[in-house]
Amino acid sequence: MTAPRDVPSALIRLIEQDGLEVGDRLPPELELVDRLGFGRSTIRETLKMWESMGVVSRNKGAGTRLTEEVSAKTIRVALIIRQEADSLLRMQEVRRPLEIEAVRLATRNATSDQRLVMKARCAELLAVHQAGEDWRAADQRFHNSIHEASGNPLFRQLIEQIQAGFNNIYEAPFGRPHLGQDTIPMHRELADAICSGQEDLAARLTGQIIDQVCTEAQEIAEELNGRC
Amino acid sequence: MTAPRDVPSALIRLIEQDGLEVGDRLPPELELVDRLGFGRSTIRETLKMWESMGVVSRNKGAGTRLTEEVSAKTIRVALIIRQEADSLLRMQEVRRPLEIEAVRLATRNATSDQRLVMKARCAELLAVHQAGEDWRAADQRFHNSIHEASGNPLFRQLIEQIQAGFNNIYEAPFGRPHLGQDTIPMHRELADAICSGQEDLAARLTGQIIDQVCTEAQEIAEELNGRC
DNA sequence: GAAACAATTTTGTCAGACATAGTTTTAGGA
DNA sequence: TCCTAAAACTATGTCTGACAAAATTGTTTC
Repeated sequence: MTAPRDVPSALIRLIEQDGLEVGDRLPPELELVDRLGFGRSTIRETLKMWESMGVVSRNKGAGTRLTEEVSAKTIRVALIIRQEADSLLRMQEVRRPLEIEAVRLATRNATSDQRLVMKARCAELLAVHQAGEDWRAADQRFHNSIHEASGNPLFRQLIEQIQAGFNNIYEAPFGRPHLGQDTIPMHRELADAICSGQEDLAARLTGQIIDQVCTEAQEIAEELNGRC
Repeated sequence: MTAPRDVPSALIRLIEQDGLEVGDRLPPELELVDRLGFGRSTIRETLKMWESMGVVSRNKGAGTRLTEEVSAKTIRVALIIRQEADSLLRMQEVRRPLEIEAVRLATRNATSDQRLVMKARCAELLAVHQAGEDWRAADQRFHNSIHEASGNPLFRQLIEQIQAGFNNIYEAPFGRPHLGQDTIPMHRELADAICSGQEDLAARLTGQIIDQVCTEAQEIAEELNGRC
């Protein structure tokens, strides 16, 4: 079995070989040319691709740094999303089944440690919300703990990265970042349901939470359509 | 307001200006160099990036074709997914809720035209399978028609690209590419259920199909674990 | 009309050069 | 000694030119 001769594979081998970790600097392009045996522009095409995927960050004069773990067992998936008034809604449509499935798996598979973490995160979220502060980070941490407990890292990665992509874009356009304001109190019930093993109830609550977000997203979409 | 001077924006403007649609060929790289005023390697970096995102497909000698609609309002997001030991199974875990939700939406929202397309694709799939030929492409076309009918392009994009990522890795290692051999006959029932509006039945059938794939994936995972 | 061959087109890759933005080193002065 | 400013260096960004290789297109021949 011979190693495939293409730039991404060669780069990954070099990274593993040199033991490069997230935050480390990659060798400069000219050194990569020497060590990998490819032309500079060919190597650059891969590096640029990785940059667009958030695997590395590049700065003129400064160099290229690893920002995500890569290995031979890393899959890089790219998708394009049309930015329309209703794309926020569409994204929730996709998020709903993923979140529900993650909650079901978490209810079924969570260890007792993970149940404690979820309860703690939920308590933090409620406290922050009660205090009237920005609860988005706490909300994300709570949901992360659920995805973690599902036992399948793909859920967290998918949901997180889809959401991150949208946040980058919708930060400026809408002045309404706090989608799902009214759903916070429901999170207590959700946490209880998960921890007590009530799978169907937990799934139903998750659906309700996202329904509420959808309703708000729809209002925004209608506002935007009316404005055009 | 001046137009931003970067390759992606310029390319999108050119595509809109020329009225290029999905399936059309882009001008050759050297013509793009003339018309856009960038160097060839710079333009290639963007085209390569778009290729990795599934926006265009490129073939030596043949040219570059549009495979996804692009416009100034298109967002391109990249995901990274770490591949774990039993990732084939994990991937099915993620695919299941997405497929089921897409089927539900399709059952609810499909136009009569889309129902006809789904029936036709299903018939093609059954015919190919009956003939004992490679049915994977036909299978994908059938599922694509379902995702299309869901009215939310994110489903198709997510499922398709996740699967593509896995195919790249699992092509060689296993000599067993035909996952879900026995599920093909069930597809006829699924198509009927969708077209006749039986949402719950369609969802149940989809779940069964993926369960079957999961079972086979688990067998493979155990084989692999046993071997190590 | 069909098959085989030749010419053209188009992407893939490499090499070299210069520009530009950070980073590091050095020199100078309080 | 310590801080600042300039110089030198490093690394990415971009452009040009050249050739290779694959696919398509056109031409010839039977």
